Amino acid sequence: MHAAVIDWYRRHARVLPWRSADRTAWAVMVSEFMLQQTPVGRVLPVWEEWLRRWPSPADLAAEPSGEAVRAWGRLGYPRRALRLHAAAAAITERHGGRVPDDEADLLALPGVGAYTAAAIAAFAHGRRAVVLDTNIRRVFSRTLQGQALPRPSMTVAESRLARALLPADDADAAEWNVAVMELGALVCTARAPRCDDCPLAARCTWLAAGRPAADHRPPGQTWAGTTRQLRGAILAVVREATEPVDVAALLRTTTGPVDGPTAGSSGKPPVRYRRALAVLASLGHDDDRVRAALDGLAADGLVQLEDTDGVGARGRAGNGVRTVRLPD
DNA sequence: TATACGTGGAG
DNA sequence: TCTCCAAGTAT
Repeated sequence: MHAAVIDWYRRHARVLPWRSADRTAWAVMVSEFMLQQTPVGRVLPVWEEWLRRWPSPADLAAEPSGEAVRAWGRLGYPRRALRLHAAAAAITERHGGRVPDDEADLLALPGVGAYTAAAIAAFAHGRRAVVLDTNIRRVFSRTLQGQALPRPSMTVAESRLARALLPADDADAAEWNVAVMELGALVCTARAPRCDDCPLAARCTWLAAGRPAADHRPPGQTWAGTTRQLRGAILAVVREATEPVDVAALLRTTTGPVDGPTAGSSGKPPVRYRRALAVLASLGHDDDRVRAALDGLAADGLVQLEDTDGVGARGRAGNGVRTVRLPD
């Protein structure tokens, strides 16, 4: 199994900048944060710009967290930007500016969970670590258990299995991890697996069984009308704005014509805000809901609310809060 | 353990 | 169109 997968990987692996020989541990760490729940294609340009601007953890830590949120752009889950910024600060303070190679140290960093800690140890430092992401879980689920998809939550058995399959040598283990992950990403995909091109086809339990359908259905995330959509729309406006956004004007967009908070001297909102403003207009008819979303964003540290005196508001949005902007 | 948390491309 | 889903983490 090892030989088949690693041989396939050496011939078919994508050329990705965070896999280049001259990459830094920081570059790998940034990629791991960005790749959480986000496709490679969308990460690429943001990652390039991020590393150009902040080549080391200390460079990022020296900036306001709001700059991280802005540079995160439209990657999604912007709290990751905040956590990466906080992790960079922790690395600068506690680890002399070097990305730790110890899994326990990595796990202690904001935004670093079991997967990311193992991935950084393995891919940035060549350490032997049990890397278990959705791709690897799916490959094991099919080839070894005959199941189309792994269970929604990780099981102890899975973790034990992955550890048992891990090559003893550090370098071999690191390559095995990335190879299985790549196989899951390119061939053993969730929707339409390309079993004809799979190096494990001859020994795949699931394929032998005739590719039975999954016995359970993933939760399925709703989107339209959710707080998440509202948060996204608000943040899209704030992220692009060069000035603090007036909250009253933001609320007006929920009932009136789309103008105000982002309107320039022309009186017309920039085209890139149109979509977000349309969302606000369609969803936000309840001002309390918009305020609640603002409070949530502020509680997460993604935005900063200010009152008339320009002092950061600790209370609820709406109690004298006038503007919203990215945090310092 | 179940939920919340963004975004946009693919089928 | 519309549903599914992508290198998860925190609570």
